[in-house]
Amino acid sequence: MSKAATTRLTILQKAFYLIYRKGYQATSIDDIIATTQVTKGAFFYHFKSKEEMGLAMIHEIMYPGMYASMIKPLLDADDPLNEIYEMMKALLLKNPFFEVKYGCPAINLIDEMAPLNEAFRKALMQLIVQWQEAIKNTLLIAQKKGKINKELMPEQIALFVSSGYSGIRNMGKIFGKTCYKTYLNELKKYLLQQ
Amino acid sequence: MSKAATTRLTILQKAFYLIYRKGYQATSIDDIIATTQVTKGAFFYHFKSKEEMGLAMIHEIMYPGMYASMIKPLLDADDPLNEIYEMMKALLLKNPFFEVKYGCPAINLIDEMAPLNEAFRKALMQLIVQWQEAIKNTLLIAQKKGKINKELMPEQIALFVSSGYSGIRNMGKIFGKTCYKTYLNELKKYLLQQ
DNA sequence: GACATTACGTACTAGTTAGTATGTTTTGCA
DNA sequence: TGCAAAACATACTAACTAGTACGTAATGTC
Repeated sequence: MSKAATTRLTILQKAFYLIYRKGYQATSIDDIIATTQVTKGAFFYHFKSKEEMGLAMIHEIMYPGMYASMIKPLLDADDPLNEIYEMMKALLLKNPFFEVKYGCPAINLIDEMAPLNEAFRKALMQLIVQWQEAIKNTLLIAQKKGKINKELMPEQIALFVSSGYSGIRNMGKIFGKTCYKTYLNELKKYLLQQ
Repeated sequence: MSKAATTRLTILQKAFYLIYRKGYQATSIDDIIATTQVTKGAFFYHFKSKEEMGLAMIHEIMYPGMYASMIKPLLDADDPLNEIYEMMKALLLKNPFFEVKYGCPAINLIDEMAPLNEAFRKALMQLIVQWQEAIKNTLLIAQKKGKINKELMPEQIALFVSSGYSGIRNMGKIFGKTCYKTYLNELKKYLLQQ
């Protein structure tokens, strides 16, 4: 990777780290460059504005991260309903990047920026749509295998499951990790009822 | 109400209106006073800091609002499971204050401030705990009436339902009102399965 | 109706913000 | 090796931020 590409990536990774903890608006460009070797000149050479950097961060950092931890575990599922549960369990309890008190970077950014910035809203919507599609496809497989009733609506369940994830990330911020476990218990019950 | 008390309430109501739409940190004190007749001197006479005002807003504006729309509908429930569903439906589709793109004020504030400020976190936790207690009690009634299995765990279900609400408020910000209806369909299915 | 307390109003400050102007250095390539 | 373009570095600006200093007006009480 060229030196310039490294600089760009460093900015995006540091921005992601800080925005996850402090929020997008509360993270200043000075914050981002203060803890890296990058200067303001470099920042504005690579991104013409803070917004452009934010959108690049969604596409170049968050999309790949989401694919690895939220979609890949669902592909080629032997036991579809269980794969959904295990994906959620790994996401909530095993992922070393996430910290309970800071929630989920994608959910946080939706909450803060979707109402304020249409470009952010669209980029983040695509992120969630891809996840929901993956869950839906897994459920379609479950239907084919006869693991769930053919009359159930995979898309509706995918929304229920993904929004459930969003919600428990929010609850985790006030209650801590224990509520993750309670949630997972009820999620398992819900999934096995299908 | 005395003139001073009116001033104080005006500040809190305007702050609530703006913070709901822009977030707590992004709403400046200048924003709040610019659209009222209140001056900065009055603001800092009634509140010694922005934080103190924020906490007063939680207690004096958000608590009563939460009680009216999230707890009162659950009291004296004839048909407990249905009351929970109807409360959620009214909250999502009927409440004239809420705007889909801005989500729920309480959930927004948890998302933004719980990780950053312990006093906010505690105040908001109390808010949610009270709601969960109300849901739990309704479920206990449902158990007594034989409407749900006695082996089910009301507290666990209350967490699942309340975090589901939090999550769908987040999804509404990217998908709009249609996802509320899809969510409600699945919630009804979930509740009736109990 | 004097007078103390409450309730403001105005002007300021020190720090922070995104972004810019204007330079210098590094890099790829003929 | 020369040289243009890419990739930075530094110093600035105008607007905004929470909070303060210090003044004035309203209000209740005797």
